[in-house]
Amino acid sequence: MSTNIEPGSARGRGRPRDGEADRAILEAAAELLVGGGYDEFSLDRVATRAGVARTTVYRRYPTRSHLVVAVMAGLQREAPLPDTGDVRRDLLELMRSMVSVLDRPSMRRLAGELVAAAARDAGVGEAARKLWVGRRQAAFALLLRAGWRDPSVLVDQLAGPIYYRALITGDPIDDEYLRRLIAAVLPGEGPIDEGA
Amino acid sequence: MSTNIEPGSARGRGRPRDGEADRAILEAAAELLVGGGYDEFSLDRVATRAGVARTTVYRRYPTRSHLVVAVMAGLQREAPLPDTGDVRRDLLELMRSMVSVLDRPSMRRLAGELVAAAARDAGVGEAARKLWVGRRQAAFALLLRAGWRDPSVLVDQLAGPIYYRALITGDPIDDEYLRRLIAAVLPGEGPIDEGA
DNA sequence: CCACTTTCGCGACGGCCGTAGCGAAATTCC
DNA sequence: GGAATTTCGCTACGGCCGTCGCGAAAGTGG
Repeated sequence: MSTNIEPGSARGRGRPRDGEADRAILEAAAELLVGGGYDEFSLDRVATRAGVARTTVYRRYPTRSHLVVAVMAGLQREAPLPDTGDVRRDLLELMRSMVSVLDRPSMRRLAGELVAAAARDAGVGEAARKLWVGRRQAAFALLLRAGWRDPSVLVDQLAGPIYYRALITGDPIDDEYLRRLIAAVLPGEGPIDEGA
Repeated sequence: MSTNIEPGSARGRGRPRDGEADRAILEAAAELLVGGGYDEFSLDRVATRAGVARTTVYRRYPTRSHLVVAVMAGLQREAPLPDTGDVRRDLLELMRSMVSVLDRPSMRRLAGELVAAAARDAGVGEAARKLWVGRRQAAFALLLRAGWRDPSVLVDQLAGPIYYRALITGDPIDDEYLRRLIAAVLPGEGPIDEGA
């Protein structure tokens, strides 16, 4: 019993993990989390929907939170990165995609759940950071590579207010707000060029 | 049954609420939350420690989360506001006090719990915002009243990165970082005057 | 004094989480 | 082929949350 998340890793001696179960669990969890909302998501329901015993889920994810992290990572994997060469424009696009996720109440609830889980359990925090935050951070940093000093602080100044509004103050986040954030952080002049 | 939090409100016709119970519950909850950490905090323990039946707690706080909010609000109430007249210096002090709270793992866990609860239940979110975030927001805005344009965005740019680092990326927050945030947001020149 | 209303403590319930133990199945090593 | 190992499904457990119903206590209004 290793509670390993990687699907095809460590083919040991005993009976192999049912790969189909891996897939079915993640799919069922994603459906329940994204579609149904928070209260629909119980390990019992996930297991039933996946056609699997509850213990089979626990063998893969030691905690409900770990499963949530895995689902988020799966959803995240599908998002492409904007890269038109125009830093401001790409940043705006990246922030828009963040907001579009956090705008959905079900996803906002999910993110909140994840924050709590990360604060509660260091392992979950590590996993969440690597899978969920890491990509965004890297994306931001990549966009800012072109000579802006102190990219890490810049990233915080762009992403921080978004999470702050979405998860803490609850204030709405519109496009104008995003532009203002970018303008405040990148002291270039003129509006953002949206392309033709 | 009104599940009212205000202690002395609405003295109706029936048996009055036991004010001592109000106090004992909050005290027990605060002790368990701040001292013991997250796993020590169960309504059962709170009730037992307060010398009260569990239903008596539920009559005051419809949810565990509401109780957490009330405790946070109580802790918050004790923090004074810096006001030396020097905007940058006062802001730094205010942000320091935020960080000093979020630095304690038990409080960080508590804040995460609160974020999740707020995202889950609109009522909790409202209460948390009014009691926990509201004061900070007001404090920031007050400090920024002196002619800085768009205080609300400025507040987000100061508080957002702090919560972002503390609750999401987990990066450490030192004094240098806070100064950099302030410097980025308030484009004044020179270091912050700490006084003699 | 008596009805009425509200709180209190108590006990019980259903639902969920995470753990543990069991026999059976699947696969590898010898 | 046989032993060892691992997974699978199942059942059960303790702990917690939030709800409900009960009789008793403590007030208010007539």
